[in-house]
Amino acid sequence: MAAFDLLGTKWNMRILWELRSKPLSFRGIQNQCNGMSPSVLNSRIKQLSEARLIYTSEEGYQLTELGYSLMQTLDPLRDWATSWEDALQQ
Amino acid sequence: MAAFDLLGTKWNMRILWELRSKPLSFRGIQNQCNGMSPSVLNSRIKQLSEARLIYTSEEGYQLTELGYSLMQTLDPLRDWATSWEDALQQ
DNA sequence: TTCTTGCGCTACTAAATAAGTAGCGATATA
DNA sequence: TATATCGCTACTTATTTAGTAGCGCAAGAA
Repeated sequence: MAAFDLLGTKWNMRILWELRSKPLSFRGIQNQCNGMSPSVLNSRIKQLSEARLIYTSEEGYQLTELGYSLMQTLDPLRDWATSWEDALQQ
Repeated sequence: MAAFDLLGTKWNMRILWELRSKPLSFRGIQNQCNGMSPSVLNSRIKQLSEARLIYTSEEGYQLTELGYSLMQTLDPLRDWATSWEDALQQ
């Protein structure tokens, strides 16, 4: 699956995740993502744009329909992550 | 989410994916994953073992219950990936 | 016993990717 | 005009991944 290349690249999944609720500016994404370097963010934006998962709007970077649909399929991951973290702590 | 660190690291998601259907040996994983280097695979195995997503058995490396549950939550991703690839080709 | 074969895995170097920092040009606001 | 913030580029350093060789071990064949 080519999706592994995309999602397995550092920051990509995280960026999409942060754009779930609202559009963010370039520096807005940086702040959410613990100050990731602008050079990397820049290349991720290009990558995710070419993959048609995000686009540039007046309000900032934003998920496309495809991007939203991906986030929906990844939605159960949030619950899984918390139960996984619980399991690890025992 | 700490899950992003794990899944956003190259090969991790792919390895789990390959172990979905059957256990695989060290070199079995390498073959499935397009000959990934043994040094990287070795560190991934440690990482995924500590995360309690895989374990070592007689038949080879294998998913734990946690690992299976993750693969189940990621299952809709397969369908999404195909429709995404379709969308990209237009 | 010796020889071969395949295994998990280590050790090492080279290449690619990410982090970190400074700052430019454009736009908006005071 | 001065100040501030923005998206983004350019660069160096650090970390991660690729690539290759081969060790020690176990099992099977001769």
